[in-house]
Amino acid sequence: MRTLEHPKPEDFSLDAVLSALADPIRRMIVCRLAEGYHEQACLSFGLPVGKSTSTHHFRVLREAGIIEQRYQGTAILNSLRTADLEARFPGLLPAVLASAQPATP
Amino acid sequence: MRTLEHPKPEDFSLDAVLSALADPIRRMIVCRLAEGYHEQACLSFGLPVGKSTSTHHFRVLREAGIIEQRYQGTAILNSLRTADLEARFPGLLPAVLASAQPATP
DNA sequence: CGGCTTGTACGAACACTGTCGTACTAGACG
DNA sequence: CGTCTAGTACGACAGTGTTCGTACAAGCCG
Repeated sequence: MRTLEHPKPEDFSLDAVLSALADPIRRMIVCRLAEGYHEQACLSFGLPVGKSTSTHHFRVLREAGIIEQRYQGTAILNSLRTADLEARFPGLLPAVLASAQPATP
Repeated sequence: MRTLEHPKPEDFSLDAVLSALADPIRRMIVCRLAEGYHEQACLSFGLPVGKSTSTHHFRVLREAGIIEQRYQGTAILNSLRTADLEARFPGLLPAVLASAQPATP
């Protein structure tokens, strides 16, 4: 079984987290996960980019500590590291999420 | 008297704000302003970069709506647009500020 | 086994960003 | 008026980030 490296909460860098969240496509991923799209394969998000680019964005999020990825067969299940983020940067993720969805009908 | 353009709160973009805050030097500026260094000239921040680079960073912050700049003679007085930011992206700036100062002895 | 799905690796192209130095402008001050 | 200070404009440069296509690997399923 392949494994993926994840940073520990004490190694999170504000720089990496803010840079990661500054990209619209990555915010799209984070918003989907926050809305309950947990445990979905990367490609099932229907992102407006190619496969390689998708891989790239998910890796950036993982290496910043924002998401957790684990293999299930050939697919990868993604979830938000809500608790770890809240412990390290309190209020940051909720604020971004709240601001990122101005059009919630 | 020279004037500087500032975006209106309804024109703030989360993208621009997060990108602006993702840079360490710009976070340094924002933290100083938050600590009460209001009304200080740009160059008096003692940033570890040249004059042109300093100008660049202050402009990025202004164009994202994070700071307000107004001329006083040849100098520029800077201040945080705390209220405007709070209205548009509630909780975002406080969260970043709190996370950006882990070493407050 | 052979094919299908899901994701990765790698290289290339391209744009953007941060940085600097130099030359310049606007205002203050003598 | 001359000089000083604070900042801007511009061009250049290196580094980085996003994107893609193609080729490849790892598991599932028939």
